[in-house]
Amino acid sequence: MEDDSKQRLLQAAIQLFAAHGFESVSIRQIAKEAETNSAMISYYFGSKQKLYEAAIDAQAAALHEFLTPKTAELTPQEVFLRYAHTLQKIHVCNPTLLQFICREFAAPSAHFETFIQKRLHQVFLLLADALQRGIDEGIFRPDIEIVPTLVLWAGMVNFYYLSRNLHQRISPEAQACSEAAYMEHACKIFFAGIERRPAP
Amino acid sequence: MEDDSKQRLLQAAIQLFAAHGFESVSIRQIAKEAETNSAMISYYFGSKQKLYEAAIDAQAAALHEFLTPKTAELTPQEVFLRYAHTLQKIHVCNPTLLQFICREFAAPSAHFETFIQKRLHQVFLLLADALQRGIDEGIFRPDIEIVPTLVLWAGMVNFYYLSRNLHQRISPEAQACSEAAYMEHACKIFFAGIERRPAP
DNA sequence: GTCTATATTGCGATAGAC
DNA sequence: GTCTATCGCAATATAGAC
Repeated sequence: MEDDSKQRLLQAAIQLFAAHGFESVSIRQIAKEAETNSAMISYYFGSKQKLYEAAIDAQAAALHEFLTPKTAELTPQEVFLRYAHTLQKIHVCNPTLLQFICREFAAPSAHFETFIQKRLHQVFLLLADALQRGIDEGIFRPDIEIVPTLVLWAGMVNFYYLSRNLHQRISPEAQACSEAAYMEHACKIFFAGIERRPAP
Repeated sequence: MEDDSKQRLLQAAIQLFAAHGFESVSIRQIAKEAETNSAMISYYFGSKQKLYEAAIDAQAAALHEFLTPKTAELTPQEVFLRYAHTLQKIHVCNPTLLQFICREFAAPSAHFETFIQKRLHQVFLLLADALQRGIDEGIFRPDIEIVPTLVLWAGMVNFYYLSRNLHQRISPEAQACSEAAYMEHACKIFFAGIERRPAP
């Protein structure tokens, strides 16, 4: 066994905290799920709170590999497409991440602040640069503003995942819309919305 | 005083549940905030759980007046503009609503299911109809699909509010983007993205 | 490293005085 | 209607045996 009890505890914690939130999950539940006992949480992590922070860190670490792309040689459109594609990969590899993010939207914790934030700022700069380049190069409309357009883009691609669980219940008669199909459709509309038009 | 203790308890509950979530808030905290005592929660609502449900109902009721628009005589674009404008009003009047919704996205409760869902379904039908009309009338592109386009639209307008708290922290150097300015910009891009183009 | 047993705290709910 | 006091329970954290 050794200290892979520690790993099992961390995995159980990620699972349970994501599903039910910090306060709704007891250390006994986590220990049971990890097939050990609650004393091991203090032993390995110090406290329930520290275990939660370790779970957040683990989720954030899983993001890291995705958030260091080289975009200098990409066209502006390719930067946005890359972002959409990366997001797909993140959510496939990391299905619990979204639940953490939802809770952090409701009440951001100190850990979210310091850890995720810097990375999101990097993404912001990257996309802002691509958008500006597109405008300068005459690919995108000159009358679009950077910040609102990026918020719009972030909303388009992220909201799909946020609302995914609810689609079936909000519109039972509509057949499900697959991830890839949605992203393709969204990109089509987004690019059509911001592209520069030839004067008629 | 009379039973406006009941009202004070409900208001305190909405405030605290929104800010910290159901499990993180104790009935003693709520009672203190409402300047009464925890026994009154049982007296008026039966239990903490029932008080939470009353808080959800109160939020949902605040939505109701907004969700019964007459849209038959509006153009397709006007239906979408009306939706965006309604959302603005909802969030101005109801600043805690979003936190409830975030938590429900993470882990939907039984109440959310039965209460909010029907209303969202109505909104879905309303917007789907407007979109189809726009396509049939040749205003919108014939190659857009209903469901992905509505998810995109919902993402565009709702994500602004979801992410609002984070804008400052993700991009401190960018000046804030006002609600009205964002909505106008988003609608501009959305309509440009789905409008039917004359062949060149 | 692992586990049981336990100390301590705080919870939700309620009985009963006023 | 309102409040205090308290019951019973479950929580986290930890001491100490192995």
